[in-house]
Parts: sequence; structure tokens; C-alpha cells
Amino acid sequence: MSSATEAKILEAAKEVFMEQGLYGARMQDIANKAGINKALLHYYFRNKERLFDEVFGGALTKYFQNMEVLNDATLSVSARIVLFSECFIDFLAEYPQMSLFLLKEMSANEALFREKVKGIKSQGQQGIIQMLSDPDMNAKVDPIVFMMQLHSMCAYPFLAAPVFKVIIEKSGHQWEDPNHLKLKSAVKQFIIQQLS
Amino acid sequence: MSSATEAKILEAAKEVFMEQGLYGARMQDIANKAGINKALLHYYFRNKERLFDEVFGGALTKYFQNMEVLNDATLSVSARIVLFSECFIDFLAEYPQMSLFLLKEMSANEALFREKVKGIKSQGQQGIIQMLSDPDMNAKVDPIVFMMQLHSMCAYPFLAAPVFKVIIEKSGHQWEDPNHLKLKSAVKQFIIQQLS
DNA sequence: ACTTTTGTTAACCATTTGGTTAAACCAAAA
DNA sequence: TTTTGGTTTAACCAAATGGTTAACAAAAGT
Repeated sequence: MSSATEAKILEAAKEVFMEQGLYGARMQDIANKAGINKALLHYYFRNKERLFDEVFGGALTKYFQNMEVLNDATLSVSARIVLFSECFIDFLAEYPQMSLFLLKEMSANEALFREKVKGIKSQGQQGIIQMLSDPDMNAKVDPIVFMMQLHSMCAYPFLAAPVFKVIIEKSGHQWEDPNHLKLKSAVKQFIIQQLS
Repeated sequence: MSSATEAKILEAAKEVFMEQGLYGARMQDIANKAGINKALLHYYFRNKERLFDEVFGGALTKYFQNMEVLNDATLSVSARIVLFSECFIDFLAEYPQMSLFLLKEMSANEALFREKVKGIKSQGQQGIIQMLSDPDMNAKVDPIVFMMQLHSMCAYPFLAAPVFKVIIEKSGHQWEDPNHLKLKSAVKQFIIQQLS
């Protein structure tokens, strides 16, 4: 079923959409990057919006799949949260523009966003707050503040990458593009520090 | 000098650019919203990019001006950083949509963004990294990681407010809308914790 | 062997879009 | 009253862009 061409298109589309957004992306650019004719795009994916959905629809599914690790009852609470942060970072690294795109949509139409969230049975995110609110945990941190800080530390570096790139370069240091490992260990350290 | 028409154009342009971004915005839409002919846009502002600059040129400058408090040599390093975080949060609280918009535009067109940043002589931001890189500080944290985490904790809660709202409400807690104070104290605690 | 289906392309088409031109409008100066 | 200078518009234009068509090639059935 899934031809090599289709895969090439999806990969190219992902790159171009990420770089340029839905409006900025040009079908011709996607075709060029995939090394095929523009008409072939429309052969595989009827139009631009469908292609966009195909690319980012898969991303959304992945997004919520990553949250599932929070439900692994065989691990300790902090271990679960560390695992979640790592999955979250991995996802964001693959789709850096995704969260920015989602945030824009949410801000523009909060009601619609709430509607869509209802259709997804994800117990992951609120799980952090609930787990830390459990009296047995005897957590010293404010669960809500902690959850917000955790999300922030994972997500914002990808959103603000252009800003950070400039700031870091201006300070004479080198911007390490795939510094996910560094970020992961820093977040992990933060989690341990806050929850112990 | 500043005619009523020009003001109408700037107001309309601001709205349309905010909603649609640089690429998504259409000159015709801006003209319609301003209640004028499209050609008049080009009479007042030669082209799309100039109009865009006129509207948002100041925003970026403001964004980086917040960093100036870091240069107050009469305070300790950590005190300066705390002060910066408070200024930054105040700024973001005042223009939440603006920062989301700016980040989106920066990601969509990084080259253009870098071009604009060149025109801003800001010595603040790299200050954090440089101050913490100073051997005398003997800082235990990685300066770059710390700086990124600090920015993240300040900015992301405003960008992701709709998400957090849903998550928090779903967990049965109450979303406190103007929780800048809570955020400020949490960030301050983080700074002290990391730098001591 | 030949017929059908699937994959691929070049050439086109219709519309949109940023931008231009030349003429009209209009208030104030001469 | 006429001139003048800034302001505004309708009509255009060239380029770009999303999408279509018809022809063709390559497998896949039969």
C-alpha cells in the first residue's frame, strides 16, 4: 500500500509545513523536495489541506500516545513523570512547530479546542496534578505550579528556538541544535529536585 | 503628518497580521477592514513588508528591552535575575498574544527575524549566560540550560494558558486567571534554588 | 499477447495576490 | 477662478499558485 513515493511526499511535506506553516508552504516546494512532479502530490493527496491533515493528524495521534506512559502503574510517580518528560521532548523534537501551531489554534478558538479535547480519552496530563495531589505523596510542591513548570521547560525551548539561538550565539557560545539529551537531563534533575 | 487614514490602516493591519501572520494576511483584507482602496495601502506604505515592519517593528524592540535590568551593577547577580524575571512576566502578562505572534513569525521566517534583531543593540540577554559563566560565580548550573529554563518558566504559562486551563479544570482544581504573583514567586524560588 | 490498473509527467487553466498606472477628486493657495 | 498638491480610486498587470487534463509508461491481471 504505502509506496516509497508516498513516504517521500509525507517526509517532504512535513519538512516544508514545519518550516513555512500551512500558508507559507508551497506545493511546488514540497514536490521539489520530494523529487517528484507537482501533479503527483494531488494524485496521492487530493489537495493541500488533506496533505496537511495527513501530516499533522499523525502527529496529533503521536502526541497523545506519548502521554500514556503516565498510566504505567508499575513505575513510581517520579519515574513516570520523568518518562513522560522524555517522551514529550522526543515528540517536540520531531515536530517543533506542532505545539506552536496548536497553541495558535487554541488561542484563536478556545471553544472549538475544548470540543476536540473532549473526543480524546487521555488521562495523562491531569494525572500529574492528581498524582501529586494524593495525600500519600505528601508532595512539598504545588502540583499545579509544578505541572506548568514541567510543561514549560519541555516545550518552550522548541517554541523559542530562534530566540535562544540568537541569544546564545550573541553570548559567544555555540548553539547545539540537537541538545535534547542536555534538555532531558536538566528536566530530569528538576523533577527529582522538586519531588524529593 | 499622521492622517486618520494612516491610523486606520495601521489598526486594520495590526488586526489582520495578528490573525493571519505575515504570509496569511492579504493586502485586500487590510484595505477592506480599513475601509479604503487597496492602492491606498501602497500609497502610504510602499509594500507589504514595510507595512508589517511599521506595525510590529517596535514589538521586537520592546521584547528585548526588558533585558536591560540585568545591567544594574548595584545588585547581586541573583537579585538582577529575579528582577529580570519579574519584568519579563509583567511584559508577557500585558502582551500575551503578541509574544505568541512574535514566536510564530520568528519560526516561520527565521532569516527575516535575524535581520531585524541585528538592528537592536541589546546587551541584556547574553548577560545571564555571561554572568553565570564568570568563574567567580562558581555556578553549579549550566548557564545556557538555566537561561533557557528561566525564559521557559516565565513565558510558556502565558502562551499555553488555554491548555493549562483545560488540564487544571479537568483535574478538578480551579484556574486562577491572574496568577502572576504565584508565577513570580515560583520562578523566584527556582532562581534561588538553582543559584545557591 | 492484450487489457486494465496504477504511477508519473508536461502542459494548461483559473484564480489569487502583490503591486502599478493614470485619471479623478478636493481642499487650499495664488 | 484657476492652479496646485496631496489624496483616493478603478482598472490593470505580471507573477505565483493550487489544481486539472490528457497523454504516456510500467506493472499487474487475464
